[in-house]
Amino acid sequence: MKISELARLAGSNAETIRYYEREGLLPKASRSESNYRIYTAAHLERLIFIKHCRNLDMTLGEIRTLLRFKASPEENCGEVNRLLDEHIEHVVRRIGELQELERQLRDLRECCPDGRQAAACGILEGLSQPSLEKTPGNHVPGVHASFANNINKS
Amino acid sequence: MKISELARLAGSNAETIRYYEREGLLPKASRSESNYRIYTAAHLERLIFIKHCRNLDMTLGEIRTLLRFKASPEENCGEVNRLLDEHIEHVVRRIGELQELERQLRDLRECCPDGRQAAACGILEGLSQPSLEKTPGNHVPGVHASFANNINKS
DNA sequence: TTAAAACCCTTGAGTCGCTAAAAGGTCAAG
DNA sequence: CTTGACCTTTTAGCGACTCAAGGGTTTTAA
Repeated sequence: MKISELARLAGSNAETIRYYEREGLLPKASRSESNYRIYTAAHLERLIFIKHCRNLDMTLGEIRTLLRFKASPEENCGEVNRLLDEHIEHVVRRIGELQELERQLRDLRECCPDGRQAAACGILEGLSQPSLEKTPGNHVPGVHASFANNINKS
Repeated sequence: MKISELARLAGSNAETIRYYEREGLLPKASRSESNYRIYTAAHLERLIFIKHCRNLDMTLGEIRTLLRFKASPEENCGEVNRLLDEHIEHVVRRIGELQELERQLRDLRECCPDGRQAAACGILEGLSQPSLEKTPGNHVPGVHASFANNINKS
């Protein structure tokens, strides 16, 4: 099959597939006489695997690791477990951060009943105040640009 | 004051400050004879405002909007409220998504007791399965690359 | 048969919010 | 007078795509 059919079957998109090939996540496809990429069921299977991992918000690096373990079945899967445990930990930490963030945003929103002028806006005032302390933590990202977006668009 | 003092006072960093100037979030600083940027208390205040907003994970675009409203106090702050409401909604949606994600990851982790070979790894098997449905939603991002990082490093 | 539409290719640039490196100029202390 | 800390600009890198330009090919329909 050609690239757009593969994309359709995997619920993905052609540019992303070419990108994965460049990144070494998908093996290079064979080519037709006219230099079109030709894919097999094995490619589809692998692409779906990658998609599942992305739906679980894994990085391409993590997915590469998983693919290596899939390719060498003699190895112990403790590494796979470890990777997943770490990933779960990131997600849990991020949830905590976002809950704290939500609390702060709602506090801020309370400051300003509707219909005031910006000069008297409690929100702008609140954001100028030297409070709003930092929270600790590392690795696990933002609120915009989304996992949800990825899922919808693919 | 010079750029590194401003950075120190705001708990920010010099490169970020230059970046904000390029992006039009901070007004251009005046220059010394030797072409060094010279800042005033007003710059510091504005930078702190921006930092608070970033701590709340707002995009630079959203912050630009808030700064516009700060600059024109005659306008009604309904827009500010709306922006914040939307932002809260993003955060709430993202929390829900991550909770669902955590559930899926834990399910997956259950599949594979430690010490198996990759050939029999329930996780790799699980990721190959055609289940793992999409969830709806848009705008609000990933698990890696983090808000927490931003906060710590700045 | 032919012309338009739909597909394919590569390369390069853009997204976001920084961060860092390279290569140089300025300034204060020892 | 040299060392080192600071400042400047320009440029490229991160992750995971996404899109546009500028071409070639294949399919469809008039």
